[in-house]
Amino acid sequence: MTDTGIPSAEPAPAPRADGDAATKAAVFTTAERLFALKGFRNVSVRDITAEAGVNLASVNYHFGSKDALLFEIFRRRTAELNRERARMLHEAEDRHAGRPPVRDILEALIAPPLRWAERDENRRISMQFIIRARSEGDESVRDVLRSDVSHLRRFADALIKARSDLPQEDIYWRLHFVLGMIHNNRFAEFDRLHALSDGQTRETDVEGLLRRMLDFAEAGFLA
Amino acid sequence: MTDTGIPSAEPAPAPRADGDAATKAAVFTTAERLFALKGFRNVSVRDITAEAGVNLASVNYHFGSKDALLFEIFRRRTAELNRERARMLHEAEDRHAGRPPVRDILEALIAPPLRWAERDENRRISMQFIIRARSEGDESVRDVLRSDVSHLRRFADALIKARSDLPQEDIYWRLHFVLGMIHNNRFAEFDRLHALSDGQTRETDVEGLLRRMLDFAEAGFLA
DNA sequence: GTCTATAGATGGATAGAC
DNA sequence: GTCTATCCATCTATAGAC
Repeated sequence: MTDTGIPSAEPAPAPRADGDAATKAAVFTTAERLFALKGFRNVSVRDITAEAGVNLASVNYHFGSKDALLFEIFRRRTAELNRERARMLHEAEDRHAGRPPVRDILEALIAPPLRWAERDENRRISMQFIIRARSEGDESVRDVLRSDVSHLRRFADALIKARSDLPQEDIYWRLHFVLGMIHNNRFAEFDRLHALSDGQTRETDVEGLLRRMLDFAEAGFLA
Repeated sequence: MTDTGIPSAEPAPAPRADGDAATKAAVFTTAERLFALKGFRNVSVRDITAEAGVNLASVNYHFGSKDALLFEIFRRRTAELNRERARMLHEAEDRHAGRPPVRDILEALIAPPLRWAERDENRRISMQFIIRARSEGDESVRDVLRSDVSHLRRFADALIKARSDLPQEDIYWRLHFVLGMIHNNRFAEFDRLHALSDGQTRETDVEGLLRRMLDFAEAGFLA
């Protein structure tokens, strides 16, 4: 599969006017947004193509099927996210002679998904899409999650080195807890929290939220 | 809506052979299980009635619609769960003259859903159902979640009293983190963790998991 | 109350013209 | 590559016989 005009990680979407690439990109981003907002099974191919302003047949032409479309979006976004996390972890290891402290490891895990919510609306949507697809996806998505384990292994290993006094089992569980904290950052949960706190919590303060999450998770890891 | 044979919280399912109540109960429990395992939109009324061994029309006859069925299951299960949590919080307040420490409050929040996973297979399914419905439910489910906020308020207030030195905003965020830890306890996430830890993590050790979660969350709250 | 039969709507996918 | 028209499967819900 060669590169087409689908908006990739860093640069702005290529403004080429090729019919082909433009159509594929429109399907991709529209589907991502609708899946993120409504859920996979609540969005039809007709919804996607109508809102993208492209032909009904283009989903099957460009992606093969609706399932394959979900899979391709998920694979691309998780790859982008994992790349940012791996880069931050690598930098932390460079800064600390291969043994970064717990907080720096956790920051490499937590900061990328949070900052996606801050950078622009597209990235916010991408993050919500990933969270939703994680729990709603079918077998092919679960396959990606399994390979995602190899990506998490680097974080688990770094944490095991940083807390070599603890049983590994404890490290794994605490990593599981942190991932739960991260994946709970859905729009609906923010709304609920907002209602509970009577407006005192503002998730738009991303650096503040990052600091709070790191304070909480670091304390849990040092316990 | 009068009480029918649907298995409620504590007692075993009533073994009555009434056609009516038995049919409604079979639809209820079968739907709960299938929704929990496959997701709401991935299960049809035909799937439910076929597996329950009842007539296709019984879902609409007894519950009105598929949506209403989901709603009724969700409302009942969340009410049961909230009742157990409220009871434990009340007991903790009695033990500590109205000002229980953080750990006791968190235990009232965390222990019920974890122990549901331990007691029997039906309760495990119910807990998975609740977690799934929380993220896949439609507007009516979100309504229940909103009223659920009033149930969480008691926990937020207790935590604010226990940590009156902290800004309330911090308390709310930390409560949000703990809820994320709880809701991440899905079958798929356990599988993933199991793969990552090469079998070192066993979620069947519920009291061990409860202790780990409390250690982690308490440390985060005392930070 | 139970069941069959079917209405009525919507979905994914594709054939075939251009 | 694009688009229209359409096939065919599937679904929820209900009418009506028993």
